[in-house]
Amino acid sequence: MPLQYDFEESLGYWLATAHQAYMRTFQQALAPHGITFRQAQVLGWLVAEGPQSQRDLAERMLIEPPNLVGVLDRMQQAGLVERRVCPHDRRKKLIHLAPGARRQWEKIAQCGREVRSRAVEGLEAHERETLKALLGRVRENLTPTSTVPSP
Amino acid sequence: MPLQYDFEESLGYWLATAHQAYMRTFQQALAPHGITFRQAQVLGWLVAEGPQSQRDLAERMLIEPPNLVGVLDRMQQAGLVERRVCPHDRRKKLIHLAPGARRQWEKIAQCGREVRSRAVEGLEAHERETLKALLGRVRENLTPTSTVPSP
DNA sequence: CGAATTTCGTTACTATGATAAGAAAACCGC
DNA sequence: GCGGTTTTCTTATCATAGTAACGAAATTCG
Repeated sequence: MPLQYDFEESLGYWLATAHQAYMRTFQQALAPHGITFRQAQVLGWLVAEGPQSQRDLAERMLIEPPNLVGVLDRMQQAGLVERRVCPHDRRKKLIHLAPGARRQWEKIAQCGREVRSRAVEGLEAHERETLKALLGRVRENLTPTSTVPSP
Repeated sequence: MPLQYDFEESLGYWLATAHQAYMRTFQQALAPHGITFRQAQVLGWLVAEGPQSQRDLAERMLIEPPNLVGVLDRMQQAGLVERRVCPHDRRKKLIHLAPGARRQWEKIAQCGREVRSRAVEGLEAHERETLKALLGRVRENLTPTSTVPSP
């Protein structure tokens, strides 16, 4: 039977199940606060890096710009962010944190820390580092390293 | 600034980026064959485990049953699977591979093997095993281990 | 300077995702 | 056996995802 595919042997299987467990846990922790994962991620990047364009935000979130439009629409509606036209480049709209956002962010960050510490429970410090390093190498292997040949 | 959250330190960040890279690569490999990841996954489980109910299939795919309805609708339309009422339990509909599916599956499995081997390029065998083991432990930590107390 | 090109946000369309609710069939206890 | 409960698939609604295409603004370049 050459059609067989050994799921359990494939790295993809372990990556997918671990990631799925992590995301489900995080989203369920977020839900009581009436916020979704993507909304939390927007707030996180704005807190970390300050106001920025939708293009930059989408790039950091690893999604395509069109996906951000709806997320920001809902967040703006909820009073979490503001869209302000960039003074230097009127094509861009800089996303700013709205007054209500910082209070929400502290709760979100708390959820994130709880999920993370639960995820690495029982892992030695060196094991955590190994895991992150190996994941980094996998990502490197799969990331098209700017196939632009230097001229 | 107590609001900061160290993304790069969080396991979630590395898990998300590695998984995202893996999935994007796989989906782009699948795209030329006119098939999506979820469709490939359905075929894979049917090949591996034989005809089964939508509930079982959804559980294996780690999604909720309603999500499977649309996926199967499109696959049935494309002649990849069939829905047959279970003879023993008329609530269930067993999903079978349709004639055209096995030919498609070989191409999909080939894509899967290519992406996998590219993902683990440069990793020693023991590193691959370590990675899978650590991912397994993370998943275990986050999986609510059937909170049913044995009576 | 002015036309061609590029960039940015948005819209349109399709495919997943999650939860809630509904209809039909099977199960279960008394 | 019969009524309440559970299971299975489905529908409805909302929130992401991806690609393609479009208008407006900025940049490039002849």
